[in-house]
Amino acid sequence: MTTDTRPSLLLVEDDPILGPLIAELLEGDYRIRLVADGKSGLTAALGEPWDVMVIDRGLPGMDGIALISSLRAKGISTPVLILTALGATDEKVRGLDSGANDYLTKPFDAGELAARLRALTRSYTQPMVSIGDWELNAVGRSVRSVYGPLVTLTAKECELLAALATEPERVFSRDELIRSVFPPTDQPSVIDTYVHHLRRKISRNVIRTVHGVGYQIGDGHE
Amino acid sequence: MTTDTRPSLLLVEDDPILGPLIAELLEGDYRIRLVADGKSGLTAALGEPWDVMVIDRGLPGMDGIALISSLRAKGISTPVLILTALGATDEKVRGLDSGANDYLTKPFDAGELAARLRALTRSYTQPMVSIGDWELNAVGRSVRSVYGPLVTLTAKECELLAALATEPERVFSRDELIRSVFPPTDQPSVIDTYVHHLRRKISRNVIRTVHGVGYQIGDGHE
DNA sequence: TTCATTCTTAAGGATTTCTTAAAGTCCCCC
DNA sequence: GGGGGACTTTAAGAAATCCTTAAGAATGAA
Repeated sequence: MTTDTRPSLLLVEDDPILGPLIAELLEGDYRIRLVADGKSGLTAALGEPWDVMVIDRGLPGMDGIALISSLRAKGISTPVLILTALGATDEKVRGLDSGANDYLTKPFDAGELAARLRALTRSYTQPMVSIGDWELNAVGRSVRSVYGPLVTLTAKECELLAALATEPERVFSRDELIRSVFPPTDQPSVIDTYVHHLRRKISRNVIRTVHGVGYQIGDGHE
Repeated sequence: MTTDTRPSLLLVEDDPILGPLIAELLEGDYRIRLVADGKSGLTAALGEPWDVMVIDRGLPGMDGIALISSLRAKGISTPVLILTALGATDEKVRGLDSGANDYLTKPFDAGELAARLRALTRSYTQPMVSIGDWELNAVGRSVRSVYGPLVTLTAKECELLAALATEPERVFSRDELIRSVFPPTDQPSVIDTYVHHLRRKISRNVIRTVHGVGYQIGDGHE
């Protein structure tokens, strides 16, 4: 069994021609889900974690900008590219200020869309990530506290810790973590086990439990 | 004494007219350092941390793209916007794939540049609700006072506090609070218990009792 | 292949949180 | 100042969630 490592992309586009066309263009590089109206977009965006979203500006049911604002208000920070026919500057400003990360006007070039999406999904996995008093070496799969001994991690332990460390303070649900670390078949409780493993190897206070929600990497002020 | 909280911006632009012009445009929102060639840009970029960089494509000494590639190779993940006269698609693709996060072609609109920079520097920390000297993280279920330690809340405590914080100063009746926080079966007196829990965890003055009416979040002048 | 490590699953025990209740304290009005 | 209602505090059982352990399966190395 080979896991599909393509990033997931949520495409919200109501144009019955353009939607499938974009989906086809990007199919090789992304796992795409196409929905055609704002409400479905919101449901899909909230329902599962996505690596990136492409959202049309003018949508039936719920405007693209309202959709993005709504997502951001809920703390969803997935990169979003707005696609639109409106090229006026103040439209762009409004789109970007609603929480979008990039803004592309139709007609657009397929190559540029692809490149902008790559820029949005690119992850700068740094060799060293600092987590409070700890330093994670993602390549060497090891952590060490300041002046402490080197602690080696297994692949999953390391991925889980790295995932949490990408956004300190942010609370990740088990489902989110599963999605980025484990195959989708697994049950959310795997996360608990690995959190336990990490806490046993590292200090107990690095990973904080948010009861009923998930886990987060604290800021050490506890 | 007020600390300068503006983000820092490194501007690498060799045009003697455009460089200072952009610097002036953005001066209100960023602490700007302007350098005029690629080598100086690299030195400045490596020398200290920046919140965002604006880099001209065609630079004397070292090409803008080479500069970005070099930064990325060194693990520097600062958001970068490329500014250039080259608008061809494959130029954009090359620019973005070199590690830039956004690409803007000259002539550009000042408003759009500003909006794109806001999009790059925006931080997606989970939404915080400020309550006098306190900050509530509704997702993480935690509050902290300025410079104080993190205080963790339970789900109900957090919901109750968040409900009160939606409209500071306004006095909420117990029935109102029950309706928005607890199942309708509960008795109004649950609120009292949770107010007590909150007051024990947080400062005693945050939630004010209005005798015979309900509770409100005070204005901190007590 | 064989062994050691890692991954995955499952389940009981431990902990946290919720809810209710009742006694104690305070405040307002008479 | 006293009476009565409103608020505060404490406590404890019930429910939900999480932690820990362990053992079998899968994986990778020798």
